[in-house]
Amino acid sequence: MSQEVGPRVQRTTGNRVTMQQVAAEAGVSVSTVSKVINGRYGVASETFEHVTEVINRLGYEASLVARSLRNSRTNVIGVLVADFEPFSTEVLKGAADAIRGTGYELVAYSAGGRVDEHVGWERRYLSRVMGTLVDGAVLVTPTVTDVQYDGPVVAVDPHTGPSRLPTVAADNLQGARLGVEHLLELGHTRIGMVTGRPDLISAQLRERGYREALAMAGVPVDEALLERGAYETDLGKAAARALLMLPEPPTAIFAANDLTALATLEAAAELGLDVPGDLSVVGFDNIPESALAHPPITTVQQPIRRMGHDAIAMLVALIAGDELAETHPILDTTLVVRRSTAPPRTPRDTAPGGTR
Amino acid sequence: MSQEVGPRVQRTTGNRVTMQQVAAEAGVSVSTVSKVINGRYGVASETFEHVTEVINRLGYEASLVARSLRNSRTNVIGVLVADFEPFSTEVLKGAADAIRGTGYELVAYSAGGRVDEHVGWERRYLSRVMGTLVDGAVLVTPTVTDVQYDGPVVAVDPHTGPSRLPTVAADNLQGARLGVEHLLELGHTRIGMVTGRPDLISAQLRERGYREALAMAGVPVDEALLERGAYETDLGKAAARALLMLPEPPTAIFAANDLTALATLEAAAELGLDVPGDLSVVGFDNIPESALAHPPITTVQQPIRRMGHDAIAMLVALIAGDELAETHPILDTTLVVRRSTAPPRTPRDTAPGGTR
DNA sequence: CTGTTAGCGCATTCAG
DNA sequence: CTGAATGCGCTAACAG
Repeated sequence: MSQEVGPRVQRTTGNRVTMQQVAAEAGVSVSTVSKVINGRYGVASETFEHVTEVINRLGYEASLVARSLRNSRTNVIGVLVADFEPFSTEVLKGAADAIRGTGYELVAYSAGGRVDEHVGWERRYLSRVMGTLVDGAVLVTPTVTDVQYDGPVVAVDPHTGPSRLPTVAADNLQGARLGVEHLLELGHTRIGMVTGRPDLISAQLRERGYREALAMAGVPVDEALLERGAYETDLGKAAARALLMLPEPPTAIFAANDLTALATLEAAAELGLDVPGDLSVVGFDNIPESALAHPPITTVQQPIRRMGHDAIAMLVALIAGDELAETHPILDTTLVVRRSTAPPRTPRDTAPGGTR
Repeated sequence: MSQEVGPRVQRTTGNRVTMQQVAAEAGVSVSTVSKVINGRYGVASETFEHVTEVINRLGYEASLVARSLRNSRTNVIGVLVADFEPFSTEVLKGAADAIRGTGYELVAYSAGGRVDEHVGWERRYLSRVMGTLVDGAVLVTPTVTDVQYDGPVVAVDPHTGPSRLPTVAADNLQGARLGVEHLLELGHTRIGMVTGRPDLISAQLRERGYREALAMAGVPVDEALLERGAYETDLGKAAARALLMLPEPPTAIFAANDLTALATLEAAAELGLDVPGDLSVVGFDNIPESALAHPPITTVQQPIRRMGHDAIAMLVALIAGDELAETHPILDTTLVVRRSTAPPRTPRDTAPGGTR
């Protein structure tokens, strides 16, 4: 499996230079090397320099793992994600912004996308790294937050209701209202919704926002106009298709997230419908892909990077033992109007109820 | 710093459940628990079930760190990045796509943005994690690739020349040619360039592509039309400004990367120039931000996700001990035409050399 | 000032 | 079939 390359003198683990080797090379004990590395007092300046020279020459660097095992503090913060996709990587960017200058390093750990395999990925991953590899962790979009964990942990965009765990989330209710109100203002009254996963709080709130916006505008909710998209491309497309093939199809669709909004675009295209001419579409999230669609979609923006930023700030405070000013901040959402929305062909005040 | 919360019975490190505790609870030894965890033979089925029950009840999960220290194999692959920014996170997405089904997990480790602090971040981080935490690593945009490392390591978009290390890179030369040829085809002849960091191979290649494209079109290179932007916003803006204030300014600017193309847009706006009316701009990279600019910029796309994907594929092969078919693949770049480019106001065949 | 000792959590011999 | 002993690389007491 591995050919003999060069002398394998005093090599143990692959190619790694260990403290052992540095000590041997420098003619001192490992503890002395350790002291030099960590700048502890009690080392003759002459010895210090000699050991330092050897360290540099051998290119030694302490193993994060061994150090972690020994120390309780690691100065590393973990970001646990189910997968590296648009949302979580945006959170990561925000986390990186916040970590600067704190002295912490960032480790992002992913289940490799095999999420549905075990629902409890967050708990398992937490156990794997907390207390050893990292001093604290940010959980991105966990589906369960009842992790009974004493350690410093903050959840970002949790998919379940409030819990003991500090969380950072966007205002899903307000956001959904914004999106639907935009459609109402354009003159739409027959507005369909491709809903999210019913088990997730965020999806429930978005649906509630939809209902509330309609109610406030005095538009009755037609239950036939709600189809389940489950936050997911395939189901989203089927849902949009079902809505558009209704005898009296909606003139606008509010999708629970951008992924299903994109799917709605596809469904519309396949049915020969022009967006926004025949159909207006509003999404949710504002992932980068939403701006690149044809047409670019109007969507409700979550301040994703900010969420990552704030989560790290909270976590750092938690690790420092500070009390959190706010344990469940809700960040504002905003509407980003692009080109997937326009007034309906048949405004409500003209020929209501007419077929197309 | 930490108040007494609850009973600290048999607790050692914070809240972590250790194998020790599981063993005690189950009334067996740690080695038996270990055998159960790892499915080793030599455990009575009765004992097995009992221990399994205790493990589930306590929510025990083996510490990644302790396990890493003991085993040479960890089934974890590391992606080492200088910072979590648009480029590296795209690579991460590609890596995540490739990791699915391989059985590996992904850990992204960041220097926390404090890159310039030490140029050798790649070597230091490699030493920290290789051989202990991860089985192999992908280095994203390392500035030095002469890391004499025997372990499985692949570099993505290295900023220096070819090395012993396997690398994955985009075709910077071809890409630059594509960008400049697009401008030439539109009729531009006075084409400026905001160059990159002269110490980086990628920047050198992009400049060479610029020169070659001009040469092939029979357009002499005017050295006054090259200004150093160093891949960076501030310098890029200054460079663009300098070019645009020339007595005879260029009608088009090729920027060495999207960041400086964006800066060029800003500089043009401040000078009251219309893009693409008065000035055409072409960038390089196709980071998401380039599509969101006003106007969206025409740019040379690197297949960033694909680079991440291929790097992981190579790494997995390397870890498996396979021979690599290609150690330095160069991926094709493509031109993405958006709205920052248009024919010049004064085509070359009309009144050549005339002032504006 | 330096080296010896012990142990972090875990997996693997090797005895019993 | 089970448990005691050993060590991965490192740090922190403690002795010398």
